[in-house]
Amino acid sequence: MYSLFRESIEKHIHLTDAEFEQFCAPFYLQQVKKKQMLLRAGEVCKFEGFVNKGCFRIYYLDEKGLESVLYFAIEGWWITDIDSFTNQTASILNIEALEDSEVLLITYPYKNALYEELPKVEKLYRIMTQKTHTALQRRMISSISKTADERYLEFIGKYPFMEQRLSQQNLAGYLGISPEFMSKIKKKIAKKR
Amino acid sequence: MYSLFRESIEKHIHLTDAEFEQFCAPFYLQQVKKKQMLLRAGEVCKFEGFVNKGCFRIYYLDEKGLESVLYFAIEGWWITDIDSFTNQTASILNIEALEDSEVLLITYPYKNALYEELPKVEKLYRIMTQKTHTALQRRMISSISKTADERYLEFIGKYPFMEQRLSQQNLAGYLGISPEFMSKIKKKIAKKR
DNA sequence: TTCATTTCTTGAACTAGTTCAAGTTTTCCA
DNA sequence: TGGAAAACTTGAACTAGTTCAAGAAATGAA
Repeated sequence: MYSLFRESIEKHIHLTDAEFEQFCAPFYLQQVKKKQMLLRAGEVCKFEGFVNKGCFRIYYLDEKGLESVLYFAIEGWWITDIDSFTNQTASILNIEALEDSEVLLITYPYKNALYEELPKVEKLYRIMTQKTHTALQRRMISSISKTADERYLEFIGKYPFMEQRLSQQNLAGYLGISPEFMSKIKKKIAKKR
Repeated sequence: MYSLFRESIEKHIHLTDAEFEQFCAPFYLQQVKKKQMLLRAGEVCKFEGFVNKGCFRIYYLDEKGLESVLYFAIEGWWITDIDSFTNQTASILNIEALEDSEVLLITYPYKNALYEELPKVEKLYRIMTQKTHTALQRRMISSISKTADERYLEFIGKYPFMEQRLSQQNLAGYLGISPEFMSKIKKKIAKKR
């Protein structure tokens, strides 16, 4: 059950069996049904979670009802509102399961205890945050410099198995375009082949 | 000379005088003339730098010659291409001084040595990266959900003293719009007051 | 299996933002 | 301090993307 979890952590730092066990101890498993919300804007984000199975969307809901997707998280990804979790302040994001899912969760006090007990964890999160930051930097550049068509092709090129797991509206919310235009882009691109 | 530097670090972690001295030791001061490039795409980013004086732009240059600004860095900000620096791989970003500036630089081997010598530094960078990541997440959401007018107002609201230090083209490059449209937005907004 | 609900598609009219070109203003530096 | 270069402005014609509305297809719960 912890195999994906361990594998995923070993990509960044090495832990002995004993250390891994110590690392795992404060995490608890939670089953989440499709459409269930793990976090709603306004709440304090009480957890940081590792997706062991399933798929989530982390999104922002504005005054006009528009849902902008910050990212999708499938197996091997982490879900949280970093800002809300690390500062224990009200979240501006929503987290929803898009499939029946399974997550390993840790709460704020336990996470802090982990930093103390196992200093390597500090390094682990430093590296993981740097990586996600780099990826977001690239997406930011695409967002301000590319057309919707280009961003769509970039997305399916980078995450080839994601599209079939997502509704078109969700993908539109990620690319920052209307669902109707998403539909037109797909048609146009399919025609070119 | 190190007062802004120290102040800026103390916001995240506390260091004794001896620790701060140890932290500073591997940094060296460099004067940079306006328009000088500190990093060009294709090079490996050899430094991580703290801006002590002046202003920089970190930008991406695409095939069509379009310059998209990832961020501006004034006094108190850090400049580097995280991806290129941490993995010592070719950079895709450019860093240019927009004013005569002064930076404190550290090289890759010295930075790694610092992580070893002074474990608190791991925490410092973990926190700093989390903060910049949170800020970038918000900008990403604005980028995909707001109009150019709204993003412009958001920028001047958040960084009220920046606009006067930047050319309109640079700001357009940050907002992801053409310089001509930037000009039209400013005119429209000025009229409303 | 059904029918209600949601998701996707399509077209027409619209708005936000781009491109080009020409003129004006500002900056820089010899 | 004058003149070249760069930055900014403006308008006109264009393109990318939105909105609305209506119909078609897919999905889901009883």
